[in-house]
Amino acid sequence: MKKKKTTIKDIANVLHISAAAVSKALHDDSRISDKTKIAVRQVAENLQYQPNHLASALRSGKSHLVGVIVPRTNSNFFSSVIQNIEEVLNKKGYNIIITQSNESYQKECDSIDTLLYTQVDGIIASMANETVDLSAYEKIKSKGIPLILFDRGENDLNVDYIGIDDYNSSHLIVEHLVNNGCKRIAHIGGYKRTRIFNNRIRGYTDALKKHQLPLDEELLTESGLTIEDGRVKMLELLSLATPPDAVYVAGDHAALGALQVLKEKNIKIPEEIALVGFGNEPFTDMVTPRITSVHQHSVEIGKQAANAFLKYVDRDTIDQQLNKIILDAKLIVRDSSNKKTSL
Amino acid sequence: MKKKKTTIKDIANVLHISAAAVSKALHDDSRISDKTKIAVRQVAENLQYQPNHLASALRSGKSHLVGVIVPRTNSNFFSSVIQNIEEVLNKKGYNIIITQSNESYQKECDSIDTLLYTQVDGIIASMANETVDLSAYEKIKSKGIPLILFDRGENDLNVDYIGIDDYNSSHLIVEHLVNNGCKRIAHIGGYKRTRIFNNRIRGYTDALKKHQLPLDEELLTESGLTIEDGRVKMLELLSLATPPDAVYVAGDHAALGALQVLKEKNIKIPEEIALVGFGNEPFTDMVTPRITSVHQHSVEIGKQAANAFLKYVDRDTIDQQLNKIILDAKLIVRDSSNKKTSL
DNA sequence: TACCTTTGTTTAAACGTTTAAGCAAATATA
DNA sequence: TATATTTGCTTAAACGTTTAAACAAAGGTA
Repeated sequence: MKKKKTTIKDIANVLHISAAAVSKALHDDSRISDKTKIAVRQVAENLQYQPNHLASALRSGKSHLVGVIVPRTNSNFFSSVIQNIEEVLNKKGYNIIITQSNESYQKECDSIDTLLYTQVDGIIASMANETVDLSAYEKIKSKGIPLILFDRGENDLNVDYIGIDDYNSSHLIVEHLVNNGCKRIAHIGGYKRTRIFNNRIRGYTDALKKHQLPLDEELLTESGLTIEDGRVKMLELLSLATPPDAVYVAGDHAALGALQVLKEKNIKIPEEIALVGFGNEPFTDMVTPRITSVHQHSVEIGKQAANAFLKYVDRDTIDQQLNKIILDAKLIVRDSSNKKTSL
Repeated sequence: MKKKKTTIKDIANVLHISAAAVSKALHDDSRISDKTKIAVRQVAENLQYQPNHLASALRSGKSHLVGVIVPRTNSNFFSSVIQNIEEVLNKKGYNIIITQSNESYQKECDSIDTLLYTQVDGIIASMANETVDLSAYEKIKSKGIPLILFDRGENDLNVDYIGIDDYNSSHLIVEHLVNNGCKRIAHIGGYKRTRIFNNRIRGYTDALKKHQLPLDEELLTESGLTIEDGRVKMLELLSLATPPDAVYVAGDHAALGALQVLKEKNIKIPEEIALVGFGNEPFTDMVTPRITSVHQHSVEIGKQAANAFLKYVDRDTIDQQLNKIILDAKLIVRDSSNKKTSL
């Protein structure tokens, strides 16, 4: 019942030439006559020939497949990065395999195994939040497969990295809040063990010092930055003896949770408490009040990550010239923190 | 420089046995002694052996890869479907390759070619909005590769399909609006050529008849259902001689656009105009007022789609017993349409 | 004429597996 | 004891390509 697929040999038989000639004709080899090439292409068309990737990849040692690992795809940031990686790589004849870790270390390891097993030519990844053991990533490196990290990276791995300047973003945010008259700025941060969140925390504390604001331990919290985390941490901040007059949340989802709590408590935003998120997810512009956030240049990150990979395949000599690209983030000021225009 | 990878032969050489024995040992073949199996596994571990998918897939004719085509991944619906497809298939030893069509027919065709080229064992797809030419999908069928459609399907293709009951969902919505006292219900619909949107439109008109409401042509519009489309269509409806007192939008993003316009015009929701969306995207629960919407059972759809595929691989005889699974959708009533509880 | 090049092709091996078939040794059966 | 069965392996072919090497024929050069 199952249709058997047309191979290069079937084409060869029709034309009474060798399979090798067909292969070369299809690859436009200069040593094949135009007559033969035209005939081959014609027959290939007629027989609905579909090249077998498995065979060619096995023989040539190049799969032309690139694995992409993201914590999840249902965020605008990751989905946009992926789209741009794909765009750049498709042009160069590469296809991508997307896998989601769902922020799980175990799933991430499985994904890596699958990708290695599938013989991808390279891996572009953003690490799960809970990932601390880097051995799975070391494995990629040890196999000599190009590895590029973006957003959630790790210095210790010593691989290419594309991301935004998290440290400086915190400075931008604090500065913006100070300019809006805030004096007691809290930070609902991510876990310090994740490099980007650590950088945001460092940026936050250093910026406070710079502006000679009190560095109050109870104003700095760590969490997984889910909506629920945002709610819980906001409630905690509100119950302090002296609550903050501004909250900088290291992720938009948690910022949304915080916003919900503030609205439920009828606290005026930004007058009583100003709010800033991170990531510029579309919903920050949809809710009331619209949330100030940081745009992470997903388009640029995607393109740069793809290009970083392409650099590896272009050169045969792997002279490990590391690329660390840090882009400047952009603060998108909206109602939730802008006291000046809301007057 | 490039590390060369360990193969089955390397393991064989170490143990002075044949490659075939190693292959069988790794597959736990009953004809291999436990002693050998243990030894093989040990050496495989030591040499960091990684099976080569290309070789085994080529030889066995089964890639254990399933292609998934979606219009986009940055919607909660598709991302959730994907996650559940993956979950079910992983358990059975399959991995998935995700591709996005970005609602483009051309990109969809490219994706299909890539997937066929990659020798996937099956394809699970949701069609792009603009797709009308089905030849690319016919190609999949003609190669004898299992094809399962979900959400955005096509009856003419005669393949398995999993989706919700769009026609009936419209009835639920209209009924709900009628119960809330609405008498002039508009529909901002998708393009009629897409089956699901056509069904929603049919459901809308039939439900109006059923409740003896006027079927006004100017209250029914078609569009691509982007946020901007929602804005434009809402503005049009407001400029009518007698504007509607309820608007049923066939997609949440367009519903959001409509909501923005209503808020800008200071129109009371739901008192003056009630609003209902479709898809139950997370943001419907985040905005003010929260938008009533239809939950599409993404979890169930993902699982069922994966199982539909698995049915094909389990049986060798392809006795084309078609699965058409239509799930009941669920109306999630929120502030934007609920006049009773908002009193 | 003899030799070199170019053109267009074929041959054969290789990529890393799987698997049908074969076979020797050990064990069971009669 | 002779024969059958089971156990545990080996051999070799195959999957569909690519590619290095070989080579015949045609054309060019000295």
